[in-house]
Amino acid sequence: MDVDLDETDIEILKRLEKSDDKNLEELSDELGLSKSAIHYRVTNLKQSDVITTISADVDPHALDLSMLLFTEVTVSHESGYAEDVGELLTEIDGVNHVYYMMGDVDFIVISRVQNHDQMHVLIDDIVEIDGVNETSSRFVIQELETGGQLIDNMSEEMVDQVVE
Amino acid sequence: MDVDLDETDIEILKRLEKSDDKNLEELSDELGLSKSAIHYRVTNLKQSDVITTISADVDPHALDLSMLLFTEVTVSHESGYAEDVGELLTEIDGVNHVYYMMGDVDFIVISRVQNHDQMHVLIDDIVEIDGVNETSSRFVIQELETGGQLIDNMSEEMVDQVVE
DNA sequence: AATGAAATCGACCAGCA
DNA sequence: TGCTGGTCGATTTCATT
Repeated sequence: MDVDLDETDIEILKRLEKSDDKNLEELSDELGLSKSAIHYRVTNLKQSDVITTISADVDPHALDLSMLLFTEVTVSHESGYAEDVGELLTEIDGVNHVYYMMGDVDFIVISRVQNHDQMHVLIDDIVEIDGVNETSSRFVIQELETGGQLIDNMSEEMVDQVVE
Repeated sequence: MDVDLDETDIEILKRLEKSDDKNLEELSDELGLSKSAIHYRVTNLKQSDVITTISADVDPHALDLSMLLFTEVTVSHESGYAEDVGELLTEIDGVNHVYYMMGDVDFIVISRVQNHDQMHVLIDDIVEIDGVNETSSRFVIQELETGGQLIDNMSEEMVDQVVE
């Protein structure tokens, strides 16, 4: 299951995380391998689920999704209900991410809506879930860019631990 | 600047958000358009920045990034320092997302690290930033899947508002 | 694991509604 | 402007090392 990656794989992944639009030729030039070799490695990375998907990133603003919302959710009886509540949270319109947390707050929900009304509906939908005890929402004023994705934000040491 | 999308664009985006691996042929079959027409629309969506990038999604676990961390950051003098602090937060190793928030907490930082030691380094890096007053970190036990991306999590009404 | 040649698919062009 | 069909170039695949 666990695949071992070498430096070349990391370099490929770093570039594909940024953009898949760039052709194989750029990669083969930059990494000094044939186009087929790059393709061979990319195929392996996909089949071993290191690369889960190649997908389009859509600008939320193009869909009028201008409000980004963090909501903390606490359930009343943490024992049995938590899993069900989590599942129901993922199904609410506008909800993009649900995280089950350690500590006092049980879930953090990240969602995008287009206006105030939709925000109210969203919060109502959360509160109406059986077992939800308390919610607390906060707005994002601005999303800051970190440059790349996973690998671009890793230190040398972190990368070394994977390659080893 | 603002592009108006029709139902066909939405259907294309919904599919490309899921996976770009699927052929043009699949899309043209499913939507009843020629391959060229699909290509024409996808090109437009890219050029108008509705599709920002086509990129690979990498499994964090393949990179040993098993710890996912939410950190709330409060700055001491919110007036002038906030922008600089935000910028510096994005540059810290392991940090993937930085959000500037409304309310009492100034920033929410989402990061991934491989182990306890890296977590300590990360939090130290945050605290050492000039102007940072207080931090509070929480761990994610589990990330729940919401199915798709943006469009898949939108209601009919939300989509209608975009298509208009 | 990597290569080069052969089959397949996507990008682009001119024209058309 | 949005679409079609066809051509060319790029990518994927496969046999071979």
